[in-house]
Amino acid sequence: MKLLVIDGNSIVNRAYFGMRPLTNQEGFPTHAIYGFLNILRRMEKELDPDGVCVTFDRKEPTFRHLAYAGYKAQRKGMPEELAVQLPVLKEVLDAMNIPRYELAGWEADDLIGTITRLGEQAGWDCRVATGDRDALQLVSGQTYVELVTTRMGQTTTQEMDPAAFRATYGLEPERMVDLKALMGDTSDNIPGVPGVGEKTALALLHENGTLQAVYDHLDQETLEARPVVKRRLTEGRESAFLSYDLVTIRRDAPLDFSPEDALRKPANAALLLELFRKLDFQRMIVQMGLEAPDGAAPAEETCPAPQIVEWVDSDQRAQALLEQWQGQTVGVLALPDLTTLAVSWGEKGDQVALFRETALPGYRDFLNGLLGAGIPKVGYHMKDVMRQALARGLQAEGFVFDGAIAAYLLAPTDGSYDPDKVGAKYFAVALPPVKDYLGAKAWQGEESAQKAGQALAAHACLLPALYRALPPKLTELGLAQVYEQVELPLCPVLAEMEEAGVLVDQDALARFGQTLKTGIDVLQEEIWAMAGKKFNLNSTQQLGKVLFERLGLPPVKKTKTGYSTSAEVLEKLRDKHPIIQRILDYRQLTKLNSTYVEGLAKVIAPDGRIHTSFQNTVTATGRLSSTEPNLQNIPVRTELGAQMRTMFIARPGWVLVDADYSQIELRLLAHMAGDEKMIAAFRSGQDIHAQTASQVFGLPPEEVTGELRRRAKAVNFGIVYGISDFSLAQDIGVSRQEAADYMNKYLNTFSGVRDYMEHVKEQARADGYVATLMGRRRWLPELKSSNYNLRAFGERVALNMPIQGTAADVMKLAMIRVARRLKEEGLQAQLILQVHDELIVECPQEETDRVKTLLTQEMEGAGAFSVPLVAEAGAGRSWAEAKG
DNA sequence: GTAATCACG
DNA sequence: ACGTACGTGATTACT
Repeated sequence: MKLLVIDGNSIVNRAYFGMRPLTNQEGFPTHAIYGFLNILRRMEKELDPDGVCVTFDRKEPTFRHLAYAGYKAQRKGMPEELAVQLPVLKEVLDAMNIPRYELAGWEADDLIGTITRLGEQAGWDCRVATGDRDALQLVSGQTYVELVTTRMGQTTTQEMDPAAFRATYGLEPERMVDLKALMGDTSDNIPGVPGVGEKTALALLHENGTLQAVYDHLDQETLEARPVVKRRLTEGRESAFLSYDLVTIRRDAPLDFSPEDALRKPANAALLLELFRKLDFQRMIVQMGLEAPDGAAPAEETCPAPQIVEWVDSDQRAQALLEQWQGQTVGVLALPDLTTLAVSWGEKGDQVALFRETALPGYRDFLNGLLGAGIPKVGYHMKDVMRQALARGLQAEGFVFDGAIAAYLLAPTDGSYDPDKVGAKYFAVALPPVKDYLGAKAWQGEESAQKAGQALAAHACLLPALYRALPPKLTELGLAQVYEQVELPLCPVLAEMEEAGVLVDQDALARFGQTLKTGIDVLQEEIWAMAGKKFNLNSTQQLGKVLFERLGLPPVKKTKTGYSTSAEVLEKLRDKHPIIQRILDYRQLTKLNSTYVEGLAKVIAPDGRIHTSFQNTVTATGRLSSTEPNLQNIPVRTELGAQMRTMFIARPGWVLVDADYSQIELRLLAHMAGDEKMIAAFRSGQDIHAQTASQVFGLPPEEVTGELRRRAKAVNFGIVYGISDFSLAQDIGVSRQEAADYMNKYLNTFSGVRDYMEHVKEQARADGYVATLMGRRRWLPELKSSNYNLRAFGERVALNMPIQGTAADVMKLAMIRVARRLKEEGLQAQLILQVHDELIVECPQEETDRVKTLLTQEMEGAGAFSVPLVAEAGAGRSWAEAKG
């Protein structure tokens, strides 16, 4: 067991004098507290003690000091600015549940001496943190002293164990007292023997052993006892022995202490948070995990529980409520299909009205009124409500706030923004789980329905509370811009896209499926024949056994559960056995059939179109994602796969217009890094990968081969992802050395990129987050991890998120611009899909040229950077044609 | 529910 | 000495 004893006065002094002054917003000085806590936290981290305690002096001079008349007069009073911080520091320590000891008439030193004696007796190891060398006399086999020095805000510690002490002084630790008694200590007003300094004192002690022995041998003729020294010793005899007493740390203070008292206990988080808030220790709040960096914490304000809950089943009552709500702000929480919804209102937002389509005859009229501009609404996933409204031929206006989007922007990696989670995070209230009202089962039976209604009502009450609590946090974190100018106006655009959907050529899809199935059957038979037995080809485990045990192929890579049979592995075995190619083909065909042909067929709506959902609260970078089905991963890279895109078509007489950004992420890297060479390369308008190859390999452009261009392209991509030479080597199939060489050449060529990468990582470590040009944030606690892999991951993310995220912001802005202009110009054209850097519009044939121009203009004009944004548009009957 | 695989930008 | 590129979603097998 290990006990850390902190010399409170000594450490707080070091902190005060060694650090730049700091105050809170009210001007109260705080840097002694701040510095103390930093040193404390550092000690805890380095020493990992089982117990921690702090000792302080009492203001009253001790009796021993009174014995020395010079003491009081010479002692510099503690500066006022430091003195006022002490009581607050003590409050902080109390909140941290770290015991502190002070005793009238006893110095901190003596308490430390007593505590370490008791600690040693209990069999504990002790570590004394102090800036005062006097404490070195306590050093023993069980007790070491951590000497703290602070300079320019930098704290260093030196561990003094018996060996270190001997190495420094050539004496046993307990002789420290004798040394100080001779040489004195001006900072502590220990007089010592006037005229005797460290050198003389050490020499005397080396010769004689102890102070007493020095005086005992005063008459003898010895080397150090030169006449001058002898005279000074004689004259300073009284002072020397007084100093001896002053310096000796007493270890018998009447202190009720046992090391168990100091065992680490969790802090009183609420109290500590309050204190740190007052002190403006925002960083420390985050570091100590008192509050998530996104501002989550038990707030003063709480989320009300529903007080009055009514089911509205008469049209008169519904209309009366609508009138009452005009101009008020209400919370609207709806089930995904909008057949049930809750409205919370009132002063506290704790009144709730519940509506069901099946129970209210005039439900549609009610919806129409509720979704009008006259009733300001706080929503939750309002994009979904807007889509449902569109589906019913209603307008959806008057949404002033979306709690889900706000919660997402504040903490985009939280994963779930179910109201109960968000409530717990920002208000520390326990709300019922979403499953109480989500899904048909939740409403079956009287009891379930009762519970569901209550849960929905409770969640509705959260919305007005979020509207009060989250906007200030958005503003504080610089997220207001991306919230107001990007996410909010994007909601209606997404709603319209989802509702529009994309037409599918069902016959062609079915025919393609048949072709695939035929191929799959043939391949399966061939594979079984070659394997010599039938097995489930879709089982990676069974396949692994067949390939690596039955057929004896060399395993390339292992997974947690066995052999890897990934395409990457199979590629390497391609020449080893004819079965391999067939397995690869089989995989491709079954993927196309299961995921795309069958998967898409399943989700074609009665209107013959596929209506994806665009998720706007999912990704950590700000991109959208697409689900049920995912239309952002429709094959394109292989010829066979690309056939899938011929199945996505325009209605008769219409066309699809497709426009995609050219190299948007790399362009943004050039801009953000401010790299002149890369900027120039993009401004020239030439093939960027070929230009990169030319620059990096030092060749004239005409000598850049396809292979060199391919490698340069891989480096370009890798840089955006926060590459390592290892992975680059793997990707482009060269040695690690060679890959490292490429990266070096690349970063030397584009030195602005190298500087930028370093700067971003450093900034991220300092801030705990990275951000896009528009201010969208991603928190990176990984950067502080002690786990190398996690930390390295954090660094790659730090490099990638600002780029990927800014591209996402730009694209979202482009979508808003495109949708607005299509409306303004009275075109029938309609945005239907987004695939990260690509937009797809369906429009009447005669609008084709206008739409192509409009798309290109609005996409290219969505942001202004030091390199141009370039978008290229095409049109055709199918997605495949439009992109080609 | 997790792991493996593979589709996309 | 470590372990290896960012961001997603769907399908299948298997526990």
